[in-house]
Amino acid sequence: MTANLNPHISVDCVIFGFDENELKALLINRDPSEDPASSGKLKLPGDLIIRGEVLIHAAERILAELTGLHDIYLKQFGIFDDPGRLDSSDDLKWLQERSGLPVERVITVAYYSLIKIDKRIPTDLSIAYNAQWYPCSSIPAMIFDHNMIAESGLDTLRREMLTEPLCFELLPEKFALNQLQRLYEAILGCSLDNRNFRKKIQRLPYIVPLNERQNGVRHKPALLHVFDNEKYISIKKDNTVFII
Amino acid sequence: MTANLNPHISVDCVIFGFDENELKALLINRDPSEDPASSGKLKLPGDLIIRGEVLIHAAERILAELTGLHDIYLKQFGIFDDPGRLDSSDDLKWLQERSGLPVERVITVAYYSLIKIDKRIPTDLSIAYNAQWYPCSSIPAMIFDHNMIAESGLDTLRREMLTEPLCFELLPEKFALNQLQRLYEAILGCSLDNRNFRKKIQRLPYIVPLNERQNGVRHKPALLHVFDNEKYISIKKDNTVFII
DNA sequence: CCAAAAGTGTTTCGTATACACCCATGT
DNA sequence: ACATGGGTGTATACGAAACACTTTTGG
Repeated sequence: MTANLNPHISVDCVIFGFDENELKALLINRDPSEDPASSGKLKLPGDLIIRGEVLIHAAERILAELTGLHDIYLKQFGIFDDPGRLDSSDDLKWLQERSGLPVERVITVAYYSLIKIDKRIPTDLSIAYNAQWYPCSSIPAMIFDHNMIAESGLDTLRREMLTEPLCFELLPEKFALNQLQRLYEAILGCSLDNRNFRKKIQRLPYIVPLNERQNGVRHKPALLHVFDNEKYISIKKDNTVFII
Repeated sequence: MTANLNPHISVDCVIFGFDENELKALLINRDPSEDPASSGKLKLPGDLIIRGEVLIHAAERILAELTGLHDIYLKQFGIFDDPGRLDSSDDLKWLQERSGLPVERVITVAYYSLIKIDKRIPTDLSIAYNAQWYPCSSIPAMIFDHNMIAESGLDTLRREMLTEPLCFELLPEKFALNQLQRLYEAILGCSLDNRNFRKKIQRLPYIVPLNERQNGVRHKPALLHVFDNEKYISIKKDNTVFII
């Protein structure tokens, strides 16, 4: 917990989830006594890496501690290395205490993470960390340069969504086509023609319809689909790009 | 030159140039007395960062020292952080000497760089650093994990070429359309239909024909074109992706 | 029977693809 | 005059976009 940390490098995670037709990010509040929106204590989940720890493992560790989830999509998207990025914050002190070492300069490696929000995060963990989902359209102020990191992560996600099948990481295993469409609309910030969208998707051989429908909805239940990753990979080889 | 370095973080550059219809990378040989191909002393241009130095400045510094060039396209594409990446190499000793500090673990941040090979690198610099261009299709063995870094840089370039106007960073300011085509063919490793390629390019408003032709060639001289970056940026806003 | 979302086809337009010959220059 | 790469046009096929109504369920 102390001298085992590498005080030069940290990892921060921008954790995205799709909920109620909105893209949200999971932020934590280090000071539960204060109002999260105004306290300035909100931050991205993150930590110094452990000596000898590979960055991706640090990111997985942070995710697992916070959410209890493993096997989550993680993608490194940037490094934030402004030498002054930790200045003018008493959170610097916290880092010093945590590492037990003088903290001169910390560069942070940023990952974005996509989670299926239906795998509910255990409530006790959310409470322990004061974790909460905030709509990406209105992320409150955070400490350090974390707002910049979150923005950059969102930009990257928007861009990479267009060429990689990331959307399925954000949806339940079995999803309705209209759910997929609303996800695209939420992330890209535009609206899409329903008929054309469905035609395009249904042509893709790696999106396979099940013999199963939604239930418990008070309208015509949608046919469920799954994403077949093996099929996707085998097709991708020749025509490198995922287009939806 | 010594205690001023940060012994935890380095920057390595994969420098690409397009020459004689081939994509090449600029490698350096730290031991001029040996045959570069077999000595195992080849490496990517790189260095530890200076204390307090921003990563991109370190990359710019490395490029300027090696090539004498400024204002070069640089893009960070990855971090190489395997704790064992420097093991089993006597180059580790060199790093220790250079920094004057015990080197425990160095993570390296990798940039790729695109240079117009017609801006010839001053010969004295190439000699001082033993720098040499090697075709990307047959890059010799290098120290550390530098082969992996170079491969990864090439992959990234191939991918990003498809959605960003990077090609013009590799061509002379004024270029012929067929040069552009050969560049694409070299990087993508495929051949393109000449007529269709020209049609597609000529539709793009940010590729502007000049009233000027090649000279000194012993065939019909090609009309020269330039890439208008301002125009590109203004158009890009709405339809986010560069497609060729 | 009403509310709510699922699901469905056709036409039009533009871009992608395939393909073979003449042109301008230097030597 | 010839060798070398530059430059051009058309026909076909395919995917993108625009557009409005019917269907199925739960309450």
